[in-house]
This record gives sequence, structure tokens and C-alpha cells, in this order.
Amino acid sequence: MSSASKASTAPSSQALPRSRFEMVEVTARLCQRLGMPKSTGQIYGLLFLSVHPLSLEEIAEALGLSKASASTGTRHLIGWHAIRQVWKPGDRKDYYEVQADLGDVLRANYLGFFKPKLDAASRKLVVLQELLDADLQSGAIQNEEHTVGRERLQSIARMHSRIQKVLPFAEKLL
Amino acid sequence: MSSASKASTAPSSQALPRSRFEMVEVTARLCQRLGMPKSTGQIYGLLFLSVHPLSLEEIAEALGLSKASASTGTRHLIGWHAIRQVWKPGDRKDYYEVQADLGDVLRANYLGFFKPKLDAASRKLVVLQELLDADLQSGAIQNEEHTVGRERLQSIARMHSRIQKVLPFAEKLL
DNA sequence: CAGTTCGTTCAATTTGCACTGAACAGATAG
DNA sequence: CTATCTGTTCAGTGCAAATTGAACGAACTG
Repeated sequence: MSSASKASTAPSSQALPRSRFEMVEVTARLCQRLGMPKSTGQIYGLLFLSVHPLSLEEIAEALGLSKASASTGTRHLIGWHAIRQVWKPGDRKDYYEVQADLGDVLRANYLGFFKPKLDAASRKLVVLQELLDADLQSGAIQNEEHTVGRERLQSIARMHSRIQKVLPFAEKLL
Repeated sequence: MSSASKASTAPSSQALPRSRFEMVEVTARLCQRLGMPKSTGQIYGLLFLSVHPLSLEEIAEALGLSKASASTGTRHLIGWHAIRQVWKPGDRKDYYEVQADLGDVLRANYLGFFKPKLDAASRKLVVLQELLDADLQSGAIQNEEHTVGRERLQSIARMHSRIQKVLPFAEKLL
């Protein structure tokens, strides 16, 4: 336990330096814009400018979050390979620090998240083509609708394959 | 008014073909994952497999939405250059159709949305560096924190410039 | 000039999701 | 074994964003 213990819901008992505070805000907004919880972004920003790994409770207190939020947030970030857990010998707490190499983060997310989505999209595209054919067979759509639909789905497919051609390049360069 | 008029909140008085219905679901989920309103995605999916441009009311009725939602949704999509308005001579209604070339859509959004964000991020990075220096001056942070912070911010800057090098390439290829 | 037919805007409601406090489970120490 | 310290899970709460109905304004029509 620390000596000072007055703040309850306040951001922290000891305010963050402005650079740290601003960083937390930036990453929070970024996360929010990406459709992710704001608190998760705050955690990343806090850890990003932290010299030492921080424990769950330190994170929660510094940001004025509950332990629960800190726990879910850190696990999200770990899932995206943005931070990682570290342990100190003789200490049962979990500590967290940012993954230093941003290139690794992007690569890992490409391989573990984006790439699978692309493949799934590819399969879905095939399914849609089949549904379109089936609708033609059953008379649910006319010939013209079938033709136009097929054409548009193929334009997605072309774009899709072009993206798959480009991404591995980008992956290497980052 | 059409002849049949039983459905009130039902998706539509006449069910969509399966291919169309599935397409609407796919784009709806995609939009939602990107943090955009689901209804906007539905509209895009509907228009994507539509042979003719559709009016606001047709969209609203086919998807079981209010005219209000259809109106805001279409204007969002227009803002992203995903669809466009067309008019039929002697008809006061607005009609909407998908922008055929997906490459154009991506390029337009890169130039009008993503690129400016990247530039803003670049400026923000400079501000953060300055704040970090100021915190060192004022004694808010130690020398070590300043060094580590500077290093990490620079790693973002490097990644940032690499991305800016790669993106124009990708832009051409799509 | 009324009377329609459009699209948009706005207040009010609903929906969905982040966040929380409390209960829980696992591990360690005494 | 009991007691304590850790992180996680879960039902409940609150808030922000989406959606809607109704009012509005603009553009035609007769």
C-alpha cells in the first residue's frame, strides 16, 4: 500500500505530467475512433510513456478506472500485441509494458487478425456469388440483376486480390 | 402509394432475394465493426446489388427504416464517396446508386480523410515532443523518463514516415 | 396562390456498450 | 487448514449514439 490514499474517483492522487496526460488523451481518441473502448486507449497511452512496467492497480489509479476496466483493457491490448505482461521475481502481481517495436505490432495484427478477415471475406464472396446464381435459378431475380450483381461482386474480388498482392509488401516494409 | 400496405415495421412488404439480403447483412456488420451506424451499411449493401438507382423511400421501405435514417445514411455514404445521387428527368425525387469503381472510393477517402489525419498526427507528434521537453525543464519528469519518452515518440515518427512512403504506392495500385 | 411532394432537421425515445462494484477463483504464505 | 493478495467474471447501471416521428422548408403543380 502506498502512503497517500485520498483520491477516490479522481484521475489519480498525483496528477500526470502534461506530456503523459496528452499522450493518454491522444491514444484514447484514436481508440475511440477505431470503435474500441476509450479506456483501452488510455491504458496504452499511459504505458507508452512509462519507464517501468505498471501493475493493474497502478494503471487503474493513475487513470481513475476500476480494476475491472483495467483488467479487460489490458487483455484487449495483449490480444492486439500492443502490450505484454512481465513479472518481477518474488512479486505475484502482473506488470504491463508496451511492445517496443511498432512494426511487430502491425505485423502480428496483420497475420493474426487482418489476414484471416481477408480470407473470410474471400470465402463470403464466393457464397454471395452462389446465392446470386441460386436466386436466378429460383426466379427470385431477373437475368439483368444477376449480370449486374455478378459484375459488382467481381469488382470486389479484383480489389480484394490487389490488396492481397500489396499487403505483403507493406508488411515487409514496416 | 403501392397496392400492398400491411407491413409497418417489417423489413419490407416484399422480401429481398437471399443474395441481396445477405449482402445487406455483410455490409451492415462491416460498417458496425468500423464504428459506423449499422443502417448506413445496410443502405450500401442494398444499393450495391441494385440494378436501378433507388429513391429514399424505396430504401427506407426495403430495409424497414425511417425516411430520416435513410436520409442521414445516404448523406454519410455520399460523404465517403461510396454512393452518389442521380436524377431522372421529370422526377423530383433523389435517386442513389453505388459508386462503381471501388478504387476511386478508396483513393477519395485516402485523400480527403486519411491523409489529413496522418498530417495532423505528424503535427501532434511534434507537440508531444515539446511537452516532453517542457516537463523535463519544469522538473515534472526525470531525465530517464524524458529519454525513454523521446525514444518511443521517435519510433512512432519513424513508423509514420514509413507509412507515408508506402501509402502513395498503394494508392496508385488500387 | 393554395396544395402536394419531396428531403432535412430536431426533440424524444430506444438501443447498445462501456464501465463499475461485488462476488469469485487461484495462488501463496503462515 | 485459514487468511490474504491477486486477477477475472458477471449482473446492474449510466451514458452516448442511433433511430424515429413530427415539424419544417423548399421546389414544383394545377
